[in-house]
Amino acid sequence: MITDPQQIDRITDCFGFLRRKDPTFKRHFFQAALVVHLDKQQSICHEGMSCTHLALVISGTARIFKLGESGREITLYRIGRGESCILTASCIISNTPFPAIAVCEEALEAVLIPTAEAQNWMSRFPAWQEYLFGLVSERLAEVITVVEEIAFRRVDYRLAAYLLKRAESDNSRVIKVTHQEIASDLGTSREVISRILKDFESRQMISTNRGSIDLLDTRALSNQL
Amino acid sequence: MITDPQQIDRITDCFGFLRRKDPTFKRHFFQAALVVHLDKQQSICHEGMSCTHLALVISGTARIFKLGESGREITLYRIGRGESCILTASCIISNTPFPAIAVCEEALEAVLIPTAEAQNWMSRFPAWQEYLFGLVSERLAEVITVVEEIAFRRVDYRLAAYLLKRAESDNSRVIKVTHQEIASDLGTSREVISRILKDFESRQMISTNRGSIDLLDTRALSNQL
DNA sequence: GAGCCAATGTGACTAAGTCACATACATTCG
DNA sequence: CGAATGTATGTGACTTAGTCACATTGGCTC
Repeated sequence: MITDPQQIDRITDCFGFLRRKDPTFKRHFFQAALVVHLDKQQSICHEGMSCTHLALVISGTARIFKLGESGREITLYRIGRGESCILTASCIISNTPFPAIAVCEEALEAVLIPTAEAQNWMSRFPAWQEYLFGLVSERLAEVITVVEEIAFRRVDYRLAAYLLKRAESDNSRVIKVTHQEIASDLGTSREVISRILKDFESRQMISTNRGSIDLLDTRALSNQL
Repeated sequence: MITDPQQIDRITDCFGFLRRKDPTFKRHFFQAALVVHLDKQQSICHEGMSCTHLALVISGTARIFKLGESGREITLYRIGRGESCILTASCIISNTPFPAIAVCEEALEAVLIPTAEAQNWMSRFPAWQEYLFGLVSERLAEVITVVEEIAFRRVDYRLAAYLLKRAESDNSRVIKVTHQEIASDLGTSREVISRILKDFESRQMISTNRGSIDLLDTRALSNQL
């Protein structure tokens, strides 16, 4: 239960579905809610877990990925402010085990809702139902995009796109990331990334340092696509 | 609008959400519904299409897949009796374009619901909302499985699994399928499938004929996994 | 500076995908 | 019947991707 008015305002800001006219839902929500903090690297859900709570992110980010038996990983999507670990929701509804791993990437602050409540509200509050449905739909589209990428695109293309996107979201020409992290996002192995980066470097498109990459020629990288 | 009582019974049999106590929904449903028939190979949705109707399958099957620019394909999932082209639903809700292609595989009979109604019912009829949510959730899980397979599993493993699964669902040791069809399902190219099948054949696990494969040694195929 | 650990580099090898064809089988049609 | 056509399959040569086993390097601690 959350009672602090300041806290309530902050959370309401985060989640549009709380800003509807219906005050009943808002009351129920804060009655059932609980705020938690998670540190970087902490596991949120592991493979095959049955979920007892639904987590709604207030701040920070989490990464949802698949882990192959060889130890390779591939990122399915990330969630941030205002979003939710919707796979949990999906598992709650369809009663299937959690098919991936969720780990905290940047320290998380989140609202926890017990699954029983989350389910119950689905049929009672349209705003809640729309929120969850929208999230699952978006994730489905994102994961389909991942399928498309790994099935049809070459790794060098995907890597160039990754670097550009990352530079844009960090709003910096220099990206702080290790080769292993990139490999885990793209679902390939570190060596492959290292080699392609080396090739990009030899073509003056980037320069690399331990743990960071400087995009020297974004134009050339774009042409790579 | 559907009025034929026999037709109504048949459709009700198909879709559990119509068998709830609430008669209001059932009335609305058959008022808005329309039955259509689609032949094999007919396109249902194409990439980027915005959907005007939601299709619920009474009989037959459809295949939802991604098409790469090289012409390669990969199957995301299939839908059959009682299911729905849920990507459509997903697009309706989140208002994004359809990110794949849906084609009729076995002659389809389906109920069409205009998107406006489908959306409207979401907040009014819990049974409908649960039905759609459940479908999207299942698809999300299926597509995540596809990601896992193409990212981490070797093609020969996936092919062996494919053959076994197919034999089981067809309930026959002999599978009627071309190498190209398999390649399109698994998201690889025909040559790769041909070569692996040839290898399986040389190891006495299968025997092949134009357009069909006989699983001689399912035990050995399973061990392949 | 020694020791340690994470990050990166590299060669050799296997698996997968591409391209350009060659065959083979089935059906239709003259 | 045999030729023509179209689909299905086979194959070699080549490129790209992934694996494995290490070597090297940079930064940190003690």
